Amino acid sequence: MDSEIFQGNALSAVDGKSRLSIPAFIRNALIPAEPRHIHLTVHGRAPCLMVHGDNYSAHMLAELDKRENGADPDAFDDAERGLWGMSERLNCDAGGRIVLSGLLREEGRIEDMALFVGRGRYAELWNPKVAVEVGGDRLKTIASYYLRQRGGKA
Amino acid sequence: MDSEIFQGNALSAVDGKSRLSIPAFIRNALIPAEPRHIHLTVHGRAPCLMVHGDNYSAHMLAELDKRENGADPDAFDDAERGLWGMSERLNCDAGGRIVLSGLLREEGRIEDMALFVGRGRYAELWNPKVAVEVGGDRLKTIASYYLRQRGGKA
DNA sequence: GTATTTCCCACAAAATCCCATTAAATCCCT
DNA sequence: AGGGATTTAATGGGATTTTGTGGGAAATAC
Repeated sequence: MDSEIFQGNALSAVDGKSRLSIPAFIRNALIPAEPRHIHLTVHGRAPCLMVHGDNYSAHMLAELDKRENGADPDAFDDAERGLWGMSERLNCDAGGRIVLSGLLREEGRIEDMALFVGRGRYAELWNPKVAVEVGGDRLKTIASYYLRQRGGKA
Repeated sequence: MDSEIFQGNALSAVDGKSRLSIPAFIRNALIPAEPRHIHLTVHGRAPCLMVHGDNYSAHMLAELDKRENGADPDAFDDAERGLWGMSERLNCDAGGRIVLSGLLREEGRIEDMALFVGRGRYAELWNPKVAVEVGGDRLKTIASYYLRQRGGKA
């Protein structure tokens, strides 16, 4: 199955109600259902969020289950709390938007703009300012491009 | 069948009558019946309670039954007392609330706030202050977020 | 009769839905 | 291949509904 492959990039605004448009390259990659389901998860290594569909979500859970009776039960518990307790499954409204919760917004350091970056089976969601600070060459290139575009307009 | 999956988090107040609002992400996950039934159980490993529906309750009992003729009869007896004697099946009132018993409240170390953390087939109920003390990274992040929110307002 | 528990109603804040408007792609027809 | 027309996508704002929480009245226990 080839479903849910995320390739591309886009910048969306986060409005006063914490609403965020899901760009077309993400929405069209999701398995077609009404409404579409978007998963938001914390990205352990980098200061950004992960965005994906039901498909990759199932994959993450399967990976976690393999650790269930592992050496460190406390680490397993916390990982499970991250996956079930901190992540969200949201449905896009008619206009293709979701609302960010305060916790995830803080965790992903998202302010008034959000940058989507495809990573294949999932995508990343960055604050573009943070991305230029901590990112590598490629990420910096993407983020600074949008900051120039958008910064110039406003 | 994906019934009774708990994903998300929320903080509720415990009022002077020991009443506690069941957050929407829990209530909507329960099998639809009027009134809704909430199970509260002690969580062996961590200083918190377990929250779930009829579904997972049946699962726990089945797990216990497998141990019935095991190596340690005394341990089995006490586990069964925990499951049948210490846990409660409560119905939500019209406003979506339950009342906490004194025993479980003490056992879960719940004071005037209660933090719900999804764990898939069940959810955890923490005193947020205890959660920041003993929790891992993820749990600490969730609990401290709400303590900042609520602490700042009051 | 007093104290506790349960039920019911009410209010305020927050989340959700819906519609309108703008901007940007895409199509289509010479 | 150009240029207008049509569709899709992105975002803003208002109205409606849900949710969380407080308090009082009725019922139950002591």
